[in-house]
Amino acid sequence: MDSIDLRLIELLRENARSSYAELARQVGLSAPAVHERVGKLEAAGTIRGYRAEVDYEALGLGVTALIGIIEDSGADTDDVLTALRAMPEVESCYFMAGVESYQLTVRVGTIAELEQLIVRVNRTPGVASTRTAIALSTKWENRPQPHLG
Amino acid sequence: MDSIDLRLIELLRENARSSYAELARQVGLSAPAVHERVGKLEAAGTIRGYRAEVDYEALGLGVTALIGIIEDSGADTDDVLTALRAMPEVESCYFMAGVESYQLTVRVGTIAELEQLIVRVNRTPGVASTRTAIALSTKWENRPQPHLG
DNA sequence: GGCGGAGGTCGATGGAGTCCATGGTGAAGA
DNA sequence: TCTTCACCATGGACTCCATCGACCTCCGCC
Repeated sequence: MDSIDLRLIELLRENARSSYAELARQVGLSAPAVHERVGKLEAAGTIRGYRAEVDYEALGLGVTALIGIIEDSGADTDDVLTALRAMPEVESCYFMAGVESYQLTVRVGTIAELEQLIVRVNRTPGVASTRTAIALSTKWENRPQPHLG
Repeated sequence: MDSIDLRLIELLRENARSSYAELARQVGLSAPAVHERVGKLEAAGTIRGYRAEVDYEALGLGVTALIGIIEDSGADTDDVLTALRAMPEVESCYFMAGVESYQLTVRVGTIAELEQLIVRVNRTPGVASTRTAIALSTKWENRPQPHLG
């Protein structure tokens, strides 16, 4: 993990479909060298995958909301997590410090679907209550952080 | 935008580095046809880009937090946004319904850096107060939602 | 029925991905 | 200081992919 690896990660966070030849040009190495470095970063788990970023509105998922969950005192955390994981609308899930044990990012098509999702989450065994905030607009998302390390 | 386009998007959300030939095999078209479809999806803005997903801990960004911002009554929203945008630690920024105008996702290396970031955000003109919640662990993040549309 | 456009396949070619042998560099130990 | 070892970049070779042009097919429309 040297500065070239960091630069490769930075480049791949900007454009994950860059060819190895292009990456090689940018970092001043040969394509095979870059290929091997990237392979090692993937094997080590430093690079976890490559994702296309989409326009959610165009895909009919124009409603983004954040849901905080307060657990029952006797809740089985694994059961709650399993139930949440089974809901495809739940895009991200963090285990938090504080009163709300989980913070979810969810995407649905309509407010009606959001309502149904909230009901489902509230009915999940182990969930005591939820607090939902709706995103009116997304200013930016998953912006790659430059100058790593 | 038909079912093949949706399938292509789904495949690219799972692995953005799939070759056109591989995508073509999966959807049962020729590689040039897939190339053209993907190009159109990019041009239309439906596909906004391709991002490598990384292990933040391995990159020294092991601390994730969510910050809610309450604006001053007389705040210039654009100024606040510009200031937030200039902070590389702010990975995502949503404009919210509710008391807290903005919800940020931030990544830093240490709690000390988080403290400094919170101070900086609080000092930003237009920001009245903030509320920070720390993610103890990330259960999952940016999970691609299957069966779109 | 003929026409035109959108969107597909096929074939060719230049370039990229990837494997392999080679050689250079730096660290550890005699 | 010299040897050895491990690691990694290089350059060549071969395969596969990206991409362009030509043509084909289906459909809606005059």
